[in-house]
Amino acid sequence: MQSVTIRDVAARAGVSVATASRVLSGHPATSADSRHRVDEAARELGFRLNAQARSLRKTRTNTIGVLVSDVRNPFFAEIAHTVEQSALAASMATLLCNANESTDQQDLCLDLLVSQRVDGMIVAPQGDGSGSLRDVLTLGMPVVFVDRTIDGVDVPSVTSDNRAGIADAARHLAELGHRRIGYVAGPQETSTGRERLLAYRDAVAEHGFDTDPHLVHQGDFQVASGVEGAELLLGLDEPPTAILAADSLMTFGVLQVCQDRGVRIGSELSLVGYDDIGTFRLVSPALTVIAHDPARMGALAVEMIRDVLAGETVTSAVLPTTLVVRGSTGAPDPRRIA
Amino acid sequence: MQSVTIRDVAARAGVSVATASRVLSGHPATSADSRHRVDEAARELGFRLNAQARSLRKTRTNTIGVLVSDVRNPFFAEIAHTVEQSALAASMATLLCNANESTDQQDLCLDLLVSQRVDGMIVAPQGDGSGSLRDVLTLGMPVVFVDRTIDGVDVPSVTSDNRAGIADAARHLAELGHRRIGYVAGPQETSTGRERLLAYRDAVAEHGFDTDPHLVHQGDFQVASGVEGAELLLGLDEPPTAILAADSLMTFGVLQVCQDRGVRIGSELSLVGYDDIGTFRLVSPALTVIAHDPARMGALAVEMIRDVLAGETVTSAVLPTTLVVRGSTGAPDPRRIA
DNA sequence: AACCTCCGTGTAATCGGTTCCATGGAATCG
DNA sequence: CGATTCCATGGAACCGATTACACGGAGGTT
Repeated sequence: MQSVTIRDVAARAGVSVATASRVLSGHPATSADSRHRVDEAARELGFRLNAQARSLRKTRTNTIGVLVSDVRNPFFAEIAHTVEQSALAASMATLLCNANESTDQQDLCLDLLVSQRVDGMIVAPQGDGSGSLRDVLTLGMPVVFVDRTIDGVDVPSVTSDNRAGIADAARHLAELGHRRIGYVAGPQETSTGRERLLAYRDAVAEHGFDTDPHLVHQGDFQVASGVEGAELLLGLDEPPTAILAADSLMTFGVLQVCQDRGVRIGSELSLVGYDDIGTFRLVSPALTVIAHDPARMGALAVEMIRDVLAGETVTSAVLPTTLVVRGSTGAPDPRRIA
Repeated sequence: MQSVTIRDVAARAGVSVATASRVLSGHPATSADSRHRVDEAARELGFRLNAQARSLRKTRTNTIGVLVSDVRNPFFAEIAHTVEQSALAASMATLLCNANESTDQQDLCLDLLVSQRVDGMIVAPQGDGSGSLRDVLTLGMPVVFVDRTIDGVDVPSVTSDNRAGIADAARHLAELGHRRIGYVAGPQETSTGRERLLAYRDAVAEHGFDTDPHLVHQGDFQVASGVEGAELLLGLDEPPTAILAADSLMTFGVLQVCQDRGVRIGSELSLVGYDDIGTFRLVSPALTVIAHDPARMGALAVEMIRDVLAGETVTSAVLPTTLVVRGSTGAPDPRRIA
């Protein structure tokens, strides 16, 4: 890993380092002659610009940090992918971190990103605005929230319309005749978890659904809590006729339990999932889901962070959700309606 | 983004920058007194070490590059996740890149990673060893291959036993009585694509399966090519009684087509997928798959790259695959056996 | 011919850390 | 008690780029 520096290039080209630097970074004030000679020399020596040195001098690293909770979640994988691609198109690198739904690890990651002096961050945040997140913001670090926000923290964000999503799903279930609807909630440390739960509660009130507190299971956006929730809900003396799960991983968990117990989805039990993961089309019956658009979210987030970096003011965006009705929802099981 | 530098800290603590640096980077030759004062000053000023500056001086960036083909592929998402977590545990950052199964983009990413002076790279490579990959290696950059390798390129790798995986699956199908087996192959630009196809051919010879060349569809590890392959295979005058797909995304494609056409998997058609994605358990019937262990792969890759960086010699690892038999494979449809 | 622009170029300072080397005081030893 | 060792410390060079500033030559104007 010996390094060819710009000095070597300059020497070989017979020019000063200043000229070499100007040529290599596309500065206009260079003659055709030196441009040619420097390019040639750089090629011959296999010169690779040292981004560390450049970053130190300029105060831009051309790198953005991406903090999501877990790339193994297809929703965040999609976001991470589009963010990386959009950034690459602007020849920026992306530093990826997973917080694993843990505030401690989120802090760890944020500290890492600050120390790496990323130009900006795209964050799916968690917790209240305390800890490293507060530090990051008071530092003046450009941040854009994606998918989630934090109450009282004024940061541009691109989210989706969680309340509308749940409301649509609830209306759909109401129209089918359901009155007793189980809900596997997301962690209340996240804005999405909170908003969706609130929307569920509103729907319960609006449609006059059963208000039995046992119908809500507090999960954590992980598969295991979906399993747990499903077992509890299905184990109730009077089980729900439909279940709504607040994210894709918990939906998987619910599906798994239904599979294992031989619960026939669509007839015995209606199920609505959150996030339109490709595989939700493939299970049978295909899943009715509240879909949103992580790719668009990611792309928009990059656009926003670039705008912030360019000094422009940006406004938050709330993307619509769509209810995709498939076979997993149907009229409630007549035996259960009583 | 004004910056508190180590000079500010030193001034406030009433020591020299040398001492401040020693304290902040844990150098032993420091007195308890200055340790206390420097730590205090750093805390009060909110000092954040500038990793760029440090990297410039040391010749380590404490960053590793991760180049996979697509994080939206659950297999690579798992690898990316474990790599990131293992790296974080060693307080290293990870620069993530997606090559999208394109050699051009792979080159772009490699150039980016070199310019960022990552300490080492974990790469799921593609193509022959030409282009930027050759440059990277001649540069002396520590590289570990993961999942895939490149013929004639001597780089430590952690892969899985592709041939055994396919062989097991083929034997399983043979035992069930299948003789005509469709194969949706991976891109021949990847070692996994090649090895698995070779193993399929070997199995055809060994078990005396039909050798009709139409039974092999050349795919590219993407969902769309699985769809294409399934349509072609199922559209044959004499369709196969079983299909083997060389990765999870193509398996999704095949599943999708079967779903759409109402093909009953497990009876009308047996299906074996590659990679044990969580959702393959959930489709019904659950999918028989060739499973391997991306988490272990990722963790091992990090271990290996750290060993390489520590100057130790490392040896490549080949992890075993397991055939997980579920409901998607059964005896061939009697009507088709003729 | 004298003057002014304009433009390409080189010198050197700079970014924010790390580390070699010299120094001086305290502790240890003969 | 003088010599030696040890150790914390500070000064300054250094990593590899960028860029402010000064300079000199070519070309244009009056």
